[in-house]
Amino acid sequence: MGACEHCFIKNENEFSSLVFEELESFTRSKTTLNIKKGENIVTEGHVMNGIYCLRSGKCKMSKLNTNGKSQIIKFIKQGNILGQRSVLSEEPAGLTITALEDMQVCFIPKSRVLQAIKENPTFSLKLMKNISHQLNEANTSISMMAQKSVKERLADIVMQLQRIFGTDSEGYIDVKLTREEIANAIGTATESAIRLLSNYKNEGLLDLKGRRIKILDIDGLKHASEGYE
Amino acid sequence: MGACEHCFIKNENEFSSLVFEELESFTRSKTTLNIKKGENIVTEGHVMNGIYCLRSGKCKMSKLNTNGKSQIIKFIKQGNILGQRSVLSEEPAGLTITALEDMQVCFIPKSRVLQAIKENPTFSLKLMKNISHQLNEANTSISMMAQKSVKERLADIVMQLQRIFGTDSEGYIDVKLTREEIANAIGTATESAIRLLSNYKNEGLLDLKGRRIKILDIDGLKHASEGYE
DNA sequence: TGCAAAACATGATAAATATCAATTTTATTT
DNA sequence: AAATAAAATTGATATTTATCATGTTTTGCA
Repeated sequence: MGACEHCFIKNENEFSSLVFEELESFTRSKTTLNIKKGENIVTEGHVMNGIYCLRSGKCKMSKLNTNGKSQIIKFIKQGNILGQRSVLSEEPAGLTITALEDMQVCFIPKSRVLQAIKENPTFSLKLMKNISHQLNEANTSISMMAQKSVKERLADIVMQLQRIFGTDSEGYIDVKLTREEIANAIGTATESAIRLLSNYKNEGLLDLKGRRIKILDIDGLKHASEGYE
Repeated sequence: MGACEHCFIKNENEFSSLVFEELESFTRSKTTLNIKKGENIVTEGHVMNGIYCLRSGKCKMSKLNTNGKSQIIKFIKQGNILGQRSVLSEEPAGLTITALEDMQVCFIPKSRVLQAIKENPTFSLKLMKNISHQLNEANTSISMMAQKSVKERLADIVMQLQRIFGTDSEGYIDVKLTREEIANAIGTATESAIRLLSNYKNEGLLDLKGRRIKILDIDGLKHASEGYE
C-alpha cells in the first residue's frame, strides 16, 4: 500500500507532527486492511496491539451495557485515529468500533507508536492534546445525557451528525443510520426516536427521506436542543 | 511549604515518575493554597495556567448546562491532579472544581509541566495513561447516563462514592453530600433523589443518617444498578 | 442560644418515555 | 421478480420521572 509520508490523511491528524523519517518507518511496519460494512474492527474487552488510521469510510464506537443494550458513544469519519486510548492506557479496548460503510484502515503496531512517543515530544503532545480534547467532549456528553430530555438529545445528535459528516449535494446529512442506531446514540427506545423525529418533521425543523435527514431550521433545532418549546 | 520530593502525595499520582531533580524543580516553582469548603478552585471557561495537586480534602467537578442546571461529572479525593486536561489540550477549563471540604492544594505552573513532559518521557506516558483512563471512565458514564433509569443510576453513584471515598469507622461512606448534589450527579430532580434513596432504605439496601449513607447490601445494590427488581 | 436560611420530605398531579402489539414499508437474497 | 428478513411506523397503555405545593427538620451563623 501507499507510503504514510505521502498519505493525504496525515495532514488531518496527529501524524502531521511526525518527521519524514518517522513516517517512512510507519510505512514499513503498517498493514492496510479493508473492512466491510457491519464488521467490527475493534471489539470491547479485546487487547489492542496497535492503532488504526482511518483512510476512508465511517464508523461508530459503541459500548455494551450491563442490561444488554448498546450505547453509541461516538461517530467517526476518515482521517481519525482509532485505538490510541487503549494503547496508551494499556487497558483493553473499552468500545467496539463498527464500520457504517466499507472502510480502509492502516494498522500501526503499538511498538512503533510508543517509539514515536519517546523520540518525538511534539507527536507526544499532539496525542495528549487529542485525548484531552476527547475527554472534554465526553464530559459534555455526560452532562447532556444526564440532564437533557430525549427530545433535546435527539436535536443535539442530529446537529452533531451534520457537524461530523457534513451534507451531500442535496443538503442531507452525509451518513445513513437506522432509527435504531439513532436511538442507541441518544439512549432511548427505537419507537421514541421514530416518534420524535417525525415530530420535528411536522414542526418543520427536519426533512426525512427514508434514512436521509436534512436540517431545515438549524436555529429552531438549536432551540429545541436547549429545551425551548 | 514542604518539598515535592518528600511529599507523601507524590506516590499516589503521576509525579512518582519524576526524578528527584525534577521534583526539586517543582518545589521551587510551586505555590501552596488553602481552599475553603464551597470555594471554586477552577472555573469553567477560565484559562488555566498550571495544574493543581490535591494534598488534602475532597472536591467535585461540575459543568453548567445550557438550561442552567449543574451536572456533577466526577468526585475527587486527595492525591489527584486537577487541570491536566485543560493544560494539555490548551483549551479553557471545561469544568468547575468546587471544594466539598477545606482543601490544601499545590499549584504548579504550566511551563514546568510542559518542561517535564519534554524532558521525561516516562512522566509523559504516565500523564497520557491517566487521561486515557479518565476517558474510558467518561465513556462508561455516558453509557450509564444514557441507558440507565434514575433508580439504577442512583445505585451506581452510591457504589462509586464508596469506591472513591471509602467508609468511616462506622461503615458510612466517607463524604457528606446534600441530596441536591446527589441529584446533580445522576441528573435528576432533588425530590426524586430523596424518594429513591428512601426506597433503597426501606428495601434494606442502604442506611441513611442525615447526610451519611451506609451500604447495607452491596450485592443488592449492584443488582439494583443493573435493573433487577 | 436562637433565628433565618437552607435542606429535606411527602403528597398530588402532569408530563415524558417505555413497552407491547400489530401493521406497513423497505431492503436483501435467491 | 418473488420471497424473506429487517426496519419503520403507529396506537394503546403502563411506568417512570418532573413539577408544584406545602410543611418539617437541620444547619450555619449573628
